Amino acid sequence: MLTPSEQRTFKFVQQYFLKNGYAPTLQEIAKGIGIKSRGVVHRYLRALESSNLITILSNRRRGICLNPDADENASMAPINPLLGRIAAGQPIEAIEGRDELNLADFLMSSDRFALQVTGNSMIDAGILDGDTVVIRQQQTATNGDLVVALIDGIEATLKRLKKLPDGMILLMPENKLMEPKVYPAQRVQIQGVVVGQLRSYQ
Amino acid sequence: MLTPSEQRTFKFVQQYFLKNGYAPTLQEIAKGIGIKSRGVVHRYLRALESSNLITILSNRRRGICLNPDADENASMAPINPLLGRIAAGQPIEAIEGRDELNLADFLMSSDRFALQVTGNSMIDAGILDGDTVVIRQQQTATNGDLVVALIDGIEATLKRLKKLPDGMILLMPENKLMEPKVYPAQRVQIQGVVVGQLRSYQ
DNA sequence: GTTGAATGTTCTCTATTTGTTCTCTATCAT
DNA sequence: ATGATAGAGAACAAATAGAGAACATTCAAC
Repeated sequence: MLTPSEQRTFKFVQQYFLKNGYAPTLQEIAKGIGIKSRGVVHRYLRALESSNLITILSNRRRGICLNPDADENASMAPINPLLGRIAAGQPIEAIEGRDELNLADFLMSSDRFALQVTGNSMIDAGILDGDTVVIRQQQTATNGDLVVALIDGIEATLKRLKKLPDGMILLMPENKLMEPKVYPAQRVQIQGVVVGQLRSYQ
Repeated sequence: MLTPSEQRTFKFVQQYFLKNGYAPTLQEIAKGIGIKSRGVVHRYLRALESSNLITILSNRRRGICLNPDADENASMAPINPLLGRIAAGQPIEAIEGRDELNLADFLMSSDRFALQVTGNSMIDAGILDGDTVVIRQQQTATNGDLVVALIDGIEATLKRLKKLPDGMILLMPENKLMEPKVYPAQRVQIQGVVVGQLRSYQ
Protein backbone atom coordinates (compact mmCIF):
# COMPACT_ATOMS: atom_id res chain seq x y z
CA MET A 1 0.00 0.00 0.00
CA LEU A 2 1.73 3.08 -1.23
CA THR A 3 1.25 6.71 -0.52
CA PRO A 4 0.69 8.98 -3.52
CA SER A 5 4.26 10.25 -3.46
CA GLU A 6 5.61 6.76 -3.32
CA GLN A 7 3.52 5.83 -6.31
CA ARG A 8 4.76 8.84 -8.21
CA THR A 9 8.29 7.86 -7.35
CA PHE A 10 7.79 4.31 -8.51
CA LYS A 11 6.24 5.38 -11.77
CA PHE A 12 9.03 7.78 -12.47
CA VAL A 13 11.67 5.16 -11.84
CA GLN A 14 9.89 2.67 -14.08
CA GLN A 15 9.64 5.09 -16.94
CA TYR A 16 13.16 6.34 -16.54
CA PHE A 17 14.39 2.81 -16.62
CA LEU A 18 12.44 1.97 -19.69
CA LYS A 19 13.71 4.99 -21.49
CA ASN A 20 17.35 4.97 -20.51
CA GLY A 21 18.20 1.42 -19.62
CA TYR A 22 19.56 2.37 -16.24
CA ALA A 23 18.15 3.69 -13.03
CA PRO A 24 17.91 7.37 -12.23
CA THR A 25 19.89 9.09 -9.49
CA LEU A 26 18.10 10.40 -6.45
CA GLN A 27 18.47 13.90 -7.75
CA GLU A 28 16.91 13.00 -11.05
CA ILE A 29 14.02 11.37 -9.26
CA ALA A 30 13.59 14.41 -7.07
CA LYS A 31 13.42 16.65 -10.09
CA GLY A 32 11.17 14.19 -11.86
CA ILE A 33 8.55 14.12 -9.14
CA GLY A 34 8.88 17.78 -8.39
CA ILE A 35 10.71 17.98 -5.09
CA LYS A 36 14.18 19.08 -4.09
CA SER A 37 15.41 16.81 -1.36
CA ARG A 38 17.39 13.68 -2.12
CA GLY A 39 16.81 12.59 1.43
CA VAL A 40 13.08 12.48 0.90
CA VAL A 41 13.49 10.49 -2.26
CA HIS A 42 15.58 8.02 -0.38
CA ARG A 43 12.83 7.61 2.15
CA TYR A 44 10.32 6.83 -0.59
CA LEU A 45 12.67 4.34 -2.15
CA ARG A 46 12.98 2.58 1.16
CA ALA A 47 9.23 2.28 1.27
CA LEU A 48 9.15 0.86 -2.25
CA GLU A 49 11.79 -1.63 -1.29
CA SER A 50 9.85 -2.86 1.70
CA SER A 51 6.85 -3.28 -0.58
CA ASN A 52 9.05 -5.50 -2.71
CA LEU A 53 8.70 -3.36 -5.78
CA ILE A 54 12.36 -2.50 -6.08
CA THR A 55 15.72 -3.56 -4.72
CA ILE A 56 18.31 -1.05 -3.65
CA LEU A 57 21.98 -1.86 -4.07
CA SER A 58 23.35 0.14 -1.22
CA ASN A 59 25.73 2.96 -1.93
CA ARG A 60 25.67 2.22 -5.60
CA ARG A 61 25.00 5.01 -7.96
CA ARG A 62 21.89 4.36 -9.94
CA GLY A 63 21.59 1.22 -7.87
CA ILE A 64 17.86 0.73 -8.10
CA CYS A 65 16.58 -2.51 -9.57
CA LEU A 66 12.99 -3.10 -10.51
CA ASN A 67 11.73 -6.35 -9.12
CA PRO A 68 10.49 -8.42 -12.01
CA ASP A 69 7.71 -10.20 -10.18
CA ALA A 70 5.90 -7.09 -9.10
CA ASP A 71 2.49 -6.99 -10.74
CA GLU A 72 2.68 -3.42 -11.78
CA ASN A 73 5.92 -4.09 -13.51
CA ALA A 74 3.94 -5.84 -16.16
CA SER A 75 3.85 -2.56 -17.94
CA MET A 76 7.61 -2.55 -17.95
CA ALA A 77 7.87 -5.24 -20.53
CA PRO A 78 6.55 -3.53 -23.57
CA ILE A 79 3.72 -5.81 -24.29
CA ASN A 80 0.74 -5.05 -26.31
CA PRO A 81 -2.70 -6.17 -25.39
CA LEU A 82 -4.82 -8.23 -27.71
CA LEU A 83 -3.46 -9.59 -30.85
CA GLY A 84 -5.89 -10.73 -33.45
CA ARG A 85 -5.72 -11.62 -37.06
CA ILE A 86 -7.34 -9.61 -39.74
CA ALA A 87 -8.01 -10.81 -43.22
CA ALA A 88 -9.83 -9.24 -46.05
CA GLY A 89 -13.43 -10.22 -45.82
CA GLN A 90 -13.18 -12.11 -42.57
CA PRO A 91 -14.16 -11.17 -39.05
CA ILE A 92 -11.27 -10.50 -36.73
CA GLU A 93 -10.26 -13.74 -35.23
CA ALA A 94 -8.41 -14.02 -31.99
CA ILE A 95 -5.16 -15.89 -32.03
CA GLU A 96 -4.96 -18.51 -29.39
CA GLY A 97 -1.78 -19.03 -27.51
CA ARG A 98 -0.04 -15.85 -28.40
CA ASP A 99 -2.23 -13.15 -27.00
CA GLU A 100 0.56 -10.80 -26.33
CA LEU A 101 3.04 -9.18 -28.56
CA ASN A 102 6.38 -9.32 -26.91
CA LEU A 103 8.68 -6.66 -28.12
CA ALA A 104 11.47 -7.90 -25.98
CA ASP A 105 11.89 -10.86 -28.27
CA PHE A 106 11.66 -8.56 -31.16
CA LEU A 107 14.53 -6.30 -30.48
CA MET A 108 15.64 -5.95 -26.94
CA SER A 109 18.89 -7.73 -27.00
CA SER A 110 22.27 -6.14 -26.87
CA ASP A 111 23.42 -7.70 -30.10
CA ARG A 112 20.70 -5.89 -31.98
CA PHE A 113 20.49 -2.38 -33.16
CA ALA A 114 18.28 -0.32 -35.34
CA LEU A 115 18.85 1.59 -38.52
CA GLN A 116 16.66 3.96 -40.36
CA VAL A 117 16.38 3.17 -44.04
CA THR A 118 16.68 5.85 -46.66
CA GLY A 119 15.82 5.19 -50.25
CA ASN A 120 13.62 2.84 -52.16
CA SER A 121 15.90 -0.03 -52.93
CA MET A 122 13.90 -2.47 -50.83
CA ILE A 123 10.31 -1.50 -51.50
CA ASP A 124 9.42 -4.81 -53.10
CA ALA A 125 10.34 -6.47 -49.81
CA GLY A 126 8.00 -4.16 -47.99
CA ILE A 127 10.73 -1.93 -46.58
CA LEU A 128 9.94 1.63 -47.42
CA ASP A 129 11.84 4.87 -47.26
CA GLY A 130 11.94 5.99 -43.63
CA ASP A 131 11.28 2.58 -42.12
CA THR A 132 13.40 1.31 -39.28
CA VAL A 133 15.04 -2.07 -39.53
CA VAL A 134 16.32 -4.09 -36.61
CA ILE A 135 19.65 -5.73 -37.26
CA ARG A 136 21.27 -8.63 -35.50
CA GLN A 137 24.97 -8.06 -35.57
CA GLN A 138 26.86 -10.94 -37.17
CA GLN A 139 29.65 -11.45 -39.66
CA THR A 140 28.12 -14.23 -41.68
CA ALA A 141 24.80 -14.73 -43.35
CA THR A 142 23.05 -17.34 -45.40
CA ASN A 143 21.73 -17.11 -48.90
CA GLY A 144 18.58 -15.09 -49.16
CA ASP A 145 19.07 -13.09 -45.99
CA LEU A 146 18.54 -9.39 -45.97
CA VAL A 147 21.90 -8.05 -44.91
CA VAL A 148 23.68 -4.85 -44.09
CA ALA A 149 26.87 -5.04 -46.09
CA LEU A 150 29.89 -2.82 -46.06
CA ILE A 151 31.56 -2.56 -49.43
CA ASP A 152 35.26 -1.67 -49.53
CA GLY A 153 34.90 -0.69 -45.90
CA ILE A 154 33.03 2.45 -46.80
CA GLU A 155 29.72 2.09 -48.54
CA ALA A 156 26.92 0.54 -46.56
CA THR A 157 23.92 -1.03 -48.20
CA LEU A 158 20.87 -3.01 -47.32
CA LYS A 159 20.41 -5.79 -49.84
CA ARG A 160 19.44 -9.39 -50.25
CA LEU A 161 22.46 -11.67 -50.19
CA LYS A 162 23.25 -14.31 -52.72
CA LYS A 163 26.50 -16.20 -52.73
CA LEU A 164 27.44 -17.30 -56.21
CA PRO A 165 29.16 -20.64 -56.83
CA ASP A 166 32.28 -18.91 -58.17
CA GLY A 167 32.85 -17.17 -54.83
CA MET A 168 31.42 -13.87 -55.94
CA ILE A 169 28.73 -12.15 -53.94
CA LEU A 170 25.54 -10.85 -55.42
CA LEU A 171 23.73 -8.04 -53.68
CA MET A 172 20.19 -7.73 -54.89
CA PRO A 173 17.97 -4.75 -54.30
CA GLU A 174 14.29 -5.51 -53.95
CA ASN A 175 13.19 -3.05 -56.54
CA LYS A 176 12.39 -3.94 -60.11
CA LEU A 177 13.93 -0.69 -61.30
CA MET A 178 17.34 -1.43 -59.83
CA GLU A 179 20.02 -3.82 -60.90
CA PRO A 180 21.76 -6.36 -58.69
CA LYS A 181 25.50 -5.93 -58.34
CA VAL A 182 28.25 -8.49 -58.11
CA TYR A 183 31.34 -8.12 -55.96
CA PRO A 184 34.31 -10.30 -55.14
CA ALA A 185 33.85 -11.70 -51.65
CA GLN A 186 36.77 -9.84 -50.13
CA ARG A 187 35.24 -6.48 -50.95
CA VAL A 188 32.05 -7.27 -49.06
CA GLN A 189 31.79 -7.40 -45.30
CA ILE A 190 28.57 -8.55 -43.68
CA GLN A 191 27.67 -6.39 -40.72
CA GLY A 192 24.41 -7.99 -39.75
CA VAL A 193 21.12 -9.41 -40.92
CA VAL A 194 17.68 -7.90 -40.76
CA VAL A 195 15.57 -9.56 -38.09
CA GLY A 196 12.79 -7.06 -37.92
CA GLN A 197 11.26 -3.99 -39.39
CA LEU A 198 8.97 -1.30 -38.12
CA ARG A 199 7.20 1.74 -39.34
CA SER A 200 5.36 4.55 -37.67
CA TYR A 201 2.48 6.31 -39.32
CA GLN A 202 2.31 9.48 -37.26
CA MET B 1 23.91 -3.39 -15.29
CA LEU B 2 25.93 -0.83 -17.10
CA THR B 3 26.66 2.67 -16.00
CA PRO B 4 25.76 5.44 -18.41
CA SER B 5 29.38 5.90 -19.46
CA GLU B 6 29.73 2.23 -20.14
CA GLN B 7 26.64 2.29 -22.28
CA ARG B 8 27.94 5.26 -24.19
CA THR B 9 31.18 3.42 -24.73
CA PHE B 10 29.44 0.29 -25.98
CA LYS B 11 27.25 2.22 -28.30
CA PHE B 12 30.18 4.11 -29.75
CA VAL B 13 32.10 0.90 -30.38
CA GLN B 14 29.08 -0.70 -32.02
CA GLN B 15 28.55 2.30 -34.20
CA TYR B 16 32.19 2.59 -35.15
CA PHE B 17 32.30 -1.07 -36.02
CA LEU B 18 29.22 -0.82 -38.14
CA LYS B 19 30.53 2.15 -40.01
CA ASN B 20 34.09 1.06 -40.58
CA GLY B 21 34.13 -2.69 -40.30
CA TYR B 22 36.82 -2.70 -37.63
CA ALA B 23 37.12 -1.69 -34.01
CA PRO B 24 38.22 1.75 -32.85
CA THR B 25 41.37 2.50 -30.86
CA LEU B 26 41.09 3.58 -27.26
CA GLN B 27 41.92 7.10 -28.26
CA GLU B 28 39.18 7.18 -30.84
CA ILE B 29 36.71 5.90 -28.27
CA ALA B 30 37.86 8.52 -25.81
CA LYS B 31 37.31 11.24 -28.34
CA GLY B 32 34.02 9.70 -29.37
CA ILE B 33 32.54 9.68 -25.89
CA GLY B 34 34.04 13.01 -24.97
CA ILE B 35 36.86 12.22 -22.58
CA LYS B 36 40.63 12.36 -22.84
CA SER B 37 42.02 9.40 -20.96
CA ARG B 38 42.75 6.11 -22.65
CA GLY B 39 43.05 4.55 -19.24
CA VAL B 40 39.48 5.38 -18.41
CA VAL B 41 38.28 3.95 -21.68
CA HIS B 42 40.10 0.77 -20.91
CA ARG B 43 38.33 0.55 -17.59
CA TYR B 44 34.97 0.86 -19.30
CA LEU B 45 35.89 -1.78 -21.83
CA ARG B 46 36.77 -4.12 -19.02
CA ALA B 47 33.32 -3.62 -17.60
CA LEU B 48 31.75 -4.34 -20.97
CA GLU B 49 33.81 -7.47 -21.26
CA SER B 50 32.72 -8.74 -17.89
CA SER B 51 29.14 -8.13 -18.99
CA ASN B 52 29.89 -10.36 -21.95
CA LEU B 53 29.13 -7.68 -24.46
CA ILE B 54 32.56 -7.59 -26.01
CA THR B 55 35.76 -9.58 -26.07
CA ILE B 56 39.14 -7.92 -25.75
CA LEU B 57 42.11 -9.44 -27.56
CA SER B 58 44.80 -8.35 -25.18
CA ASN B 59 47.43 -5.98 -26.42
CA ARG B 60 46.01 -6.08 -29.89
CA ARG B 61 45.41 -2.84 -31.63
CA ARG B 62 41.76 -2.41 -32.41
CA GLY B 63 41.34 -5.70 -30.63
CA ILE B 64 37.74 -5.34 -29.56
CA CYS B 65 35.23 -7.89 -30.77
CA LEU B 66 31.50 -7.53 -30.42
CA ASN B 67 30.02 -10.64 -28.95
CA PRO B 68 27.42 -11.94 -31.33
CA ASP B 69 25.23 -13.74 -28.87
CA ALA B 70 25.30 -11.34 -26.03
CA ASP B 71 24.02 -12.53 -22.73
CA GLU B 72 20.90 -10.57 -22.06
CA ASN B 73 20.90 -11.24 -18.37
CA ALA B 74 24.30 -9.74 -17.96
CA SER B 75 23.57 -6.45 -19.58
CA MET B 76 19.91 -6.13 -18.71
CA ALA B 77 19.87 -3.06 -20.83
CA PRO B 78 16.45 -2.78 -22.33
CA ILE B 79 17.39 -0.31 -24.97
CA ASN B 80 18.06 -0.75 -28.57
CA PRO B 81 20.05 2.08 -29.84
CA LEU B 82 19.05 3.66 -33.07
CA LEU B 83 22.50 3.69 -34.51
CA GLY B 84 22.15 5.52 -37.72
CA ARG B 85 20.76 5.88 -41.12
CA ILE B 86 21.55 3.60 -43.97
CA ALA B 87 21.23 4.63 -47.57
CA ALA B 88 22.24 2.60 -50.55
CA GLY B 89 25.82 3.29 -51.45
CA GLN B 90 26.46 5.75 -48.67
CA PRO B 91 28.44 5.35 -45.47
CA ILE B 92 26.21 4.87 -42.47
CA GLU B 93 25.59 8.19 -40.91
CA ALA B 94 24.80 8.72 -37.28
CA ILE B 95 21.57 10.38 -36.36
CA GLU B 96 22.03 13.17 -33.90
CA GLY B 97 19.38 14.00 -31.43
CA ARG B 98 17.17 10.99 -31.63
CA ASP B 99 19.56 8.27 -30.69
CA GLU B 100 17.12 5.89 -29.23
CA LEU B 101 14.21 4.09 -30.57
CA ASN B 102 11.47 4.59 -28.10
CA LEU B 103 9.00 1.80 -28.28
CA ALA B 104 6.89 3.31 -25.58
CA ASP B 105 5.84 6.02 -27.97
CA PHE B 106 5.27 3.45 -30.60
CA LEU B 107 2.72 1.31 -28.92
CA MET B 108 2.60 1.36 -25.20
CA SER B 109 -0.62 3.14 -24.86
CA SER B 110 -3.91 1.82 -23.63
CA ASP B 111 -5.92 2.76 -26.69
CA ARG B 112 -3.76 0.71 -29.01
CA PHE B 113 -3.86 -2.87 -29.99
CA ALA B 114 -2.16 -5.07 -32.51
CA LEU B 115 -3.42 -7.18 -35.32
CA GLN B 116 -1.74 -9.68 -37.50
CA VAL B 117 -2.40 -9.18 -41.17
CA THR B 118 -3.34 -12.03 -43.44
CA GLY B 119 -3.48 -11.64 -47.16
CA ASN B 120 -1.88 -9.43 -49.71
CA SER B 121 -4.33 -6.63 -50.06
CA MET B 122 -1.91 -4.03 -48.73
CA ILE B 123 1.39 -5.04 -50.22
CA ASP B 124 1.76 -1.85 -52.22
CA ALA B 125 1.68 0.05 -48.94
CA GLY B 126 4.48 -2.12 -47.61
CA ILE B 127 2.24 -4.23 -45.40
CA LEU B 128 2.83 -7.87 -46.14
CA ASP B 129 1.11 -11.09 -45.26
CA GLY B 130 1.99 -11.93 -41.68
CA ASP B 131 2.92 -8.42 -40.63
CA THR B 132 1.60 -6.95 -37.43
CA VAL B 133 -0.11 -3.61 -37.47
CA VAL B 134 -0.66 -1.39 -34.46
CA ILE B 135 -4.09 0.15 -34.35
CA ARG B 136 -5.27 3.17 -32.46
CA GLN B 137 -8.86 2.61 -31.51
CA GLN B 138 -11.17 5.30 -32.80
CA GLN B 139 -14.53 5.57 -34.50
CA THR B 140 -13.63 8.21 -37.05
CA ALA B 141 -10.87 8.64 -39.54
CA THR B 142 -9.79 11.11 -42.13
CA ASN B 143 -9.43 10.61 -45.83
CA GLY B 144 -6.37 8.64 -46.76
CA ASP B 145 -5.96 6.88 -43.42
CA LEU B 146 -5.31 3.20 -43.30
CA VAL B 147 -8.25 1.90 -41.31
CA VAL B 148 -9.64 -1.24 -39.85
CA ALA B 149 -13.22 -1.22 -40.98
CA LEU B 150 -16.06 -3.50 -40.02
CA ILE B 151 -18.55 -4.06 -42.81
CA ASP B 152 -22.11 -5.02 -41.88
CA GLY B 153 -20.82 -5.73 -38.41
CA ILE B 154 -19.13 -8.88 -39.59
CA GLU B 155 -16.32 -8.55 -42.04
CA ALA B 156 -13.21 -6.77 -40.86
CA THR B 157 -10.79 -5.40 -43.39
CA LEU B 158 -7.70 -3.30 -43.52
CA LYS B 159 -8.02 -0.73 -46.28
CA ARG B 160 -7.30 2.85 -47.19
CA LEU B 161 -10.27 5.08 -46.50
CA LYS B 162 -11.80 7.51 -48.94
CA LYS B 163 -15.01 9.35 -48.23
CA LEU B 164 -16.85 10.15 -51.42
CA PRO B 165 -18.76 13.41 -51.78
CA ASP B 166 -22.05 11.54 -52.13
CA GLY B 167 -21.72 10.07 -48.65
CA MET B 168 -20.50 6.73 -49.85
CA ILE B 169 -17.34 5.21 -48.50
CA LEU B 170 -14.60 3.83 -50.67
CA LEU B 171 -12.30 1.18 -49.26
CA MET B 172 -9.19 0.84 -51.36
CA PRO B 173 -6.81 -2.06 -51.15
CA GLU B 174 -3.18 -1.22 -51.84
CA ASN B 175 -2.73 -3.86 -54.46
CA LYS B 176 -2.89 -3.25 -58.18
CA LEU B 177 -4.59 -6.58 -58.68
CA MET B 178 -7.54 -5.77 -56.45
CA GLU B 179 -10.46 -3.49 -56.95
CA PRO B 180 -11.67 -0.84 -54.52
CA LYS B 181 -15.16 -1.31 -53.16
CA VAL B 182 -17.81 1.24 -52.40
CA TYR B 183 -20.23 1.00 -49.47
CA PRO B 184 -22.95 3.18 -48.07
CA ALA B 185 -21.69 4.85 -44.93
CA GLN B 186 -24.05 3.04 -42.60
CA ARG B 187 -22.65 -0.33 -43.55
CA VAL B 188 -19.10 0.66 -42.62
CA GLN B 189 -17.91 1.06 -39.09
CA ILE B 190 -14.40 2.36 -38.41
CA GLN B 191 -12.65 0.39 -35.70
CA GLY B 192 -9.36 2.20 -35.68
CA VAL B 193 -6.52 3.56 -37.76
CA VAL B 194 -3.11 2.08 -38.38
CA VAL B 195 -0.43 3.94 -36.47
CA GLY B 196 2.38 1.47 -36.80
CA GLN B 197 3.52 -1.67 -38.44
CA LEU B 198 6.09 -4.29 -37.63
CA ARG B 199 7.50 -7.43 -39.07
CA SER B 200 9.70 -10.14 -37.72
CA TYR B 201 12.04 -12.09 -39.94
CA GLN B 202 12.64 -15.09 -37.75
C1' DG C 1 65.89 -7.51 -38.28
C1' DT C 2 65.77 -2.72 -35.94
C1' DT C 3 63.50 1.17 -34.57
C1' DG C 4 60.09 4.37 -33.16
C1' DA C 5 55.59 5.94 -32.89
C1' DA C 6 51.15 4.49 -31.75
C1' DT C 7 48.53 1.69 -28.91
C1' DG C 8 47.11 -1.12 -24.93
C1' DT C 9 47.60 -1.75 -19.91
C1' DT C 10 48.10 -0.73 -15.17
C1' DC C 11 48.58 2.54 -11.69
C1' DT C 12 47.72 6.48 -8.65
C1' DC C 13 45.48 10.70 -7.67
C1' DT C 14 41.66 14.26 -7.49
C1' DA C 15 37.25 16.38 -7.77
C1' DT C 16 32.57 15.75 -8.02
C1' DT C 17 28.47 13.41 -7.63
C1' DT C 18 25.67 10.39 -5.24
C1' DG C 19 23.70 7.63 -1.47
C1' DT C 20 22.68 7.69 3.30
C1' DT C 21 21.30 9.25 7.68
C1' DC C 22 19.84 12.90 10.40
C1' DT C 23 17.04 16.67 12.29
C1' DC C 24 13.67 20.13 11.64
C1' DT C 25 9.06 22.19 9.66
C1' DA C 26 4.68 22.18 7.75
C1' DT C 27 0.21 20.48 6.53
C1' DC C 28 -3.90 17.88 7.17
C1' DA C 29 -7.42 14.72 8.73
C1' DT C 30 -9.41 12.53 12.58
C1' DA D 1 -3.36 17.13 20.31
C1' DT D 2 -1.66 13.22 17.55
C1' DG D 3 -0.17 10.62 13.98
C1' DA D 4 0.69 10.29 9.11
C1' DT D 5 2.41 12.38 5.12
C1' DA D 6 5.36 15.93 2.74
C1' DG D 7 9.20 18.27 2.27
C1' DA D 8 13.86 20.94 3.15
C1' DG D 9 18.40 20.62 3.94
C1' DA D 10 22.89 19.58 6.45
C1' DA D 11 26.65 16.38 7.10
C1' DC D 12 29.28 12.45 6.09
C1' DA D 13 30.89 8.33 3.52
C1' DA D 14 31.25 5.97 -0.63
C1' DA D 15 31.22 5.47 -5.55
C1' DT D 16 32.24 7.27 -9.91
C1' DA D 17 34.31 9.95 -13.66
C1' DG D 18 38.17 11.50 -15.26
C1' DA D 19 43.21 12.94 -15.80
C1' DG D 20 47.51 11.50 -16.56
C1' DA D 21 52.01 9.11 -15.71
C1' DA D 22 54.64 5.00 -16.56
C1' DC D 23 55.43 0.88 -18.70
C1' DA D 24 54.58 -2.96 -22.14
C1' DT D 25 53.43 -4.39 -26.51
C1' DT D 26 52.28 -3.95 -31.57
C1' DC D 27 52.90 -2.81 -35.93
C1' DA D 28 54.54 -0.62 -39.81
C1' DA D 29 58.35 1.78 -41.96
C1' DC D 30 63.11 1.57 -42.71
